[in-house]
Amino acid sequence: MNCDNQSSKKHEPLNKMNNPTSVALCHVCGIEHAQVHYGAMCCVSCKMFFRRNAQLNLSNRKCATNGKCNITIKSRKTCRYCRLKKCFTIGMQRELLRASHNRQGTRCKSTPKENVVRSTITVYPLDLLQNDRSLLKNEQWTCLSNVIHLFDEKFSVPQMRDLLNAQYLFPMKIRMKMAPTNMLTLLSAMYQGVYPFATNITHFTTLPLNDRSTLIERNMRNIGGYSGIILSRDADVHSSPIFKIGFPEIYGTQVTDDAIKIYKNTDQDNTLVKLLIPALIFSTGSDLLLPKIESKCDHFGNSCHLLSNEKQVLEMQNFYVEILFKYMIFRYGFKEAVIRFAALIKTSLDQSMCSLNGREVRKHQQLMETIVEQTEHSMAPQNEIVLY
Amino acid sequence: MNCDNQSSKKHEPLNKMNNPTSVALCHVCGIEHAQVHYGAMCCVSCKMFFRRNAQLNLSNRKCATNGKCNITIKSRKTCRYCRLKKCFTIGMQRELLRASHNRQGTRCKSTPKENVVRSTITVYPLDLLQNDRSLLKNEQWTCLSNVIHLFDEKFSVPQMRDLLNAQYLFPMKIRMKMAPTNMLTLLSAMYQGVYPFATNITHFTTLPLNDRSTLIERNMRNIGGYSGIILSRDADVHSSPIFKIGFPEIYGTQVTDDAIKIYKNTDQDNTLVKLLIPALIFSTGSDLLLPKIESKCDHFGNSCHLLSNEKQVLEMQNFYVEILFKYMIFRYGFKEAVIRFAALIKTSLDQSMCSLNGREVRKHQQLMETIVEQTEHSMAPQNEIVLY
DNA sequence: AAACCAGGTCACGAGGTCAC
DNA sequence: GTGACCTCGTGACCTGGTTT
Ligand SMILES: [Zn+2]
Ligand SMILES: [Zn+2]
Ligand SMILES: [Zn+2]
Ligand SMILES: [Zn+2]
Repeated sequence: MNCDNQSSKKHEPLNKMNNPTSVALCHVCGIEHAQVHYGAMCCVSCKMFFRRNAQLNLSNRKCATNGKCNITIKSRKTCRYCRLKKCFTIGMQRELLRASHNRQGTRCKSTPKENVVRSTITVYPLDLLQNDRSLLKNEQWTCLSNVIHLFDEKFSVPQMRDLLNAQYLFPMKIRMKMAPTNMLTLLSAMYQGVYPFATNITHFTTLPLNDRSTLIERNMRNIGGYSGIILSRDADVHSSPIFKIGFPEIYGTQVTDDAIKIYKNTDQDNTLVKLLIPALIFSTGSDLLLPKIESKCDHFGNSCHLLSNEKQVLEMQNFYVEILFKYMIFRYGFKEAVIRFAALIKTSLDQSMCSLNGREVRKHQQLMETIVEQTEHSMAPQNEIVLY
Repeated sequence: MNCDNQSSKKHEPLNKMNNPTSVALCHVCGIEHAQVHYGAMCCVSCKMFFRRNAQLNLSNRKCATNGKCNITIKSRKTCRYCRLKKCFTIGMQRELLRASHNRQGTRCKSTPKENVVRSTITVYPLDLLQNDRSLLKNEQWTCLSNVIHLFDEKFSVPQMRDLLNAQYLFPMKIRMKMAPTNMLTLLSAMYQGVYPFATNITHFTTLPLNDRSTLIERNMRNIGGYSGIILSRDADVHSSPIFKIGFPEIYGTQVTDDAIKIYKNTDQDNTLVKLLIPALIFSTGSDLLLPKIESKCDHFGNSCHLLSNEKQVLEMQNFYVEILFKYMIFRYGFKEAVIRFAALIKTSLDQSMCSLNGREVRKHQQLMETIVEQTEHSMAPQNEIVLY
């Protein structure tokens, strides 16, 4: 089974990669030929960049966009601050530098985490844990890499920022009034990424149409909500009036408070959250690991779809959970990985509950109906490529 | 094989350059020691100039010659407007400025391009496509630089402007009558650049006399016509009465309409068009890439010349096409490069067809005969340097 | 032996400076 | 405002130690 997630154009065939390593993309800037450097997938230039700048104090330098630069091959030279920040975000670690003897004293706030990583490795004698190579096989690294990039592509932070900034074209009074509408637009944009994301997960495309349809229907709300957490973080949605005013107006204060709480409790390492999304897609509703979402049969008036081969779907889910967990061990050591993993699942359940509560809201229903209709439409074989 | 195209004086030997980098000329002002700055070949002073003025609004400033200043080392200080315009024309890019806060948000059209490039990379296995340095080797940059300058030297825009302006010495009525004659003079000037251009392409000079003769005969019309497109643009020939009146009178409305259409469809980046010219010189008429021009045997009454070593000529053509294409990737990214390249070849074919249609015109025949005779004469060994 | 991933190197091309 | 000359960040390519 192949694990590449092609970010290819719609008209291109889903070709299998011949050489897995050459496809892995840099998690910092997005170019090809990424390898593991300093603990994360990146290209040689980002590796060199990190080596040279890891000791830089991030709080010193300011950036023109206030830390919101989008890092691409073209823009990576313009803002060292944001590039370095992204290096750390994707999991690159100062501690893996050897030569330029990173002064142990300078590490102020990152110290506890690092100690945990190292100390836990020796405590738990799982045979490979003390290895500083990861448990992830090469194909798994590639797959991980592809998932991260697929997420970044289909749930676009720049797009989200544009939507947020659009409000400032209007005077204050109008902005207040527009907030709920704008919030719905934001949500719509988030949910609309779900299907394109899923269709680029190779495993997903191998499922029969009915199963794909069932999974999307069942998990759309949960995936959309969960990926919304990451988008909200990266685009700083929560500090915008659109969210502050719009969200409570749509969903009420209870759901809003819950959502904010979940948002804060969700693991701060976005990579983990992104890696959980594919697993959420293959959530069958009957497994224990991931939350069962009540089926939408009531919503659509037709009977529940049943998966043609539930075991197969569960295997796919396991495939992605394994990658996530191995990565977490690699990144945080066994003990912390277990704790974080449990917390991640907990917040995923909370998120599921919360979106269940929010589901009663009429406007939310309309939104979901529209999205699901669009998706259903595009999932029909002849229209499969319309929603790109 | 050496790739330098000497723009040396006729009496100088065709010496191989010992230091390739020192020969590259600034595409803006023409002085030596050019390097790549902001995406194009230029000297340090033009680099500084661009850095300081790139954010200038071109539409604000007017220039004395209405935007037609010729930029040389002497004149470059006199008109900032035209110098900056030329900077952009030769391919210098604002986006490559770092400090002077080119807003990331303002890049409206370049952002999707990047995305496109990334998504297509998996399909096209050229591994260096997303390299932010160009694929061009140093000698290739030098060669590119030399071709550009050779073109500017042998197909002189100032000369063209002088010819255009000469008409205004006469009263209106006479101008009308003179238009066809003047048009032929213009065309003659364009075609007369072909041979001097070709003889300064080093590869061309290494061919045996017979082959050179065959290639010039065969491709003269196409090269002349194609280079005429650039000259017409830079000297704004099409807005002159000489063209408006003279051209249709010589060639008829059909050919004129076609010519104007081709003129408009040809890639707006003159650099690309200039780089295509050497490839047109080595058009053997049997290759698929570039258009087959019907041999001129009917025209001259003698049998077709055959090339002594067609493979060699094709290799030379490949040499220049490679430079062109690598430059296009460097400049526009892979996907847009492919599209533009296809369009370029298309217009080249159109141009070939159009000049084939124009060939029946008697006056054109006379013109071509004169040019070819002159060229033939100057190609004879003892006269090789007469037509400079 | 091959792979992976540390560090090292140096040409390239950004920005900055200052006499003019 | 111009441009010769400077500093320095960048990244392709290399070396070398370690694991498989
Ligand atoms: Zn990178
Ligand atoms: Zn920044
Ligand atoms: Zn110059
Ligand atoms: Zn001017």
